[in-house]
Amino acid sequence: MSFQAPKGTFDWLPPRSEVALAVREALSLPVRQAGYGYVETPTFEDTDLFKRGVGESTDVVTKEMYTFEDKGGRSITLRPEGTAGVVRAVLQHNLHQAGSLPVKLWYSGSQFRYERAQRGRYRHFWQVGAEALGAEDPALDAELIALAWRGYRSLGLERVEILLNSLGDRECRPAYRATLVAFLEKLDLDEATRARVAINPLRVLDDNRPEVQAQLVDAPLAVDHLCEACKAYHEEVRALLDAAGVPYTDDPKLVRGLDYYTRTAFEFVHGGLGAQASVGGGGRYDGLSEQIGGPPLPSVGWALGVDRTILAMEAEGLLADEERASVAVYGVPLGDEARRRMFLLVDGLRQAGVAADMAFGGRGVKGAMKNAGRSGARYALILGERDLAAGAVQVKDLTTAEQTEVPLDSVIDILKGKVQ
RNA sequence: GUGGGCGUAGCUCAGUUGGCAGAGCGCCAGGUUGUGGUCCUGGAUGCCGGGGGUUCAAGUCCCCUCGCUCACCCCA
Repeated sequence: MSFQAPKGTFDWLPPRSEVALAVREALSLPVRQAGYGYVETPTFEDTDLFKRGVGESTDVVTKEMYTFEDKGGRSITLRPEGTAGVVRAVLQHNLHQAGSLPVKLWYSGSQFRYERAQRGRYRHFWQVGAEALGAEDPALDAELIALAWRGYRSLGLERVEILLNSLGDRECRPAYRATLVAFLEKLDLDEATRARVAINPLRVLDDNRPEVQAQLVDAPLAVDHLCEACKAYHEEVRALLDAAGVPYTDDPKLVRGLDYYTRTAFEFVHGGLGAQASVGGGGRYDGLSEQIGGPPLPSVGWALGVDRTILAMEAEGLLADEERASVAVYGVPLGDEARRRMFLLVDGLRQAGVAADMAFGGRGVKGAMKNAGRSGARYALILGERDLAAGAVQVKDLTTAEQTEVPLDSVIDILKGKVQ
């Protein structure tokens, strides 16, 4: 094998690739039904957009971006996440001024992070995301959490858990942050973690290492240091989720990895995935627009991992009966003249709305029939010299092995009736 | 970026103290002049991830390298 997919990447192949399509469809259906419009932005953006938007204190920006200079000397970065590009597009095209707020958008696409690959973590991965920009309303936060939840449920997932927290805003976070830093500075931490205390102390709460967690038992928590406005907002989000019957768990140590999050933060986790337990996550990012040069635009959004969601489905045994894309009718031509006629027949069937395929490559009847069986088709059409001479074609029901002769000029209509 | 495990046929894997590269499934052909799925018979699987070393001899031992994988870290 001379080439293989780049390190940390993989290919979606049939039949699993059909699942990927179905998952994108299922995760996006709820938001499409909720008035979110589809947005498609470039796979790469100016590097500075991510530096200023995602934040220079994050590992994503400092260690994991695919950044390069293009032939015009511009610094370009393959997007490591979707939100910054969507906000940029909204600002660039003044969508926030063109109509009623919030601007509701959803997207689906590739994301890139230079990471050491492991189960559920790849250098190229896929997310479905949704963003609601320009409105500060706890119902919007609750709506998005509920929509993601409905999406997961529609796929049959039963073990997705919602973790919920509030990180405070520009009023209360600075004081909380100072309190937290004072606490963390007294702990026994390694050098990298001490550096994190200085630039992004909230992230330290999210550290999974037991020796770190053991020291964090008495750490000051954001939820205990919220200002009145943040507290009321958070309680309203919780009340709305309760009312909607969307179950969640309060997780006071949940912190998002990207700098732009404020107030509501949430994560969708699944126990069957190993270390990369998060299948989706998001939160409110009221300051992001201003960070990238726009007006105040309080917003909330999430991103759901397509490949991780599929791993979660696998863990719940939901992928047992993967089926390949199949057709209803399969043509078995015998000889060149029959092949030409079959080509037209199959084309006609497709135009009539009947999924059809045929044997290619001049295989014998036996091999072609084998292909017909493998295709999953209900009917095989056998066409040879004898049939052509009679102006007929053999229609074989592959489930019963019953075979009937049908006039060539009416076979499309007959099959159309049978498969519908 | 750090640490562990693993790379043998299309797939899942076996391969003993170093001694002729194997099994199951799948694939192909025939049994059946123009009929799949079951059955019977036969056949082909291969740079044993790559490179170097030790040895009369390496899939097996040693070194390097690439890839996969699990965990840390990070995050969807």
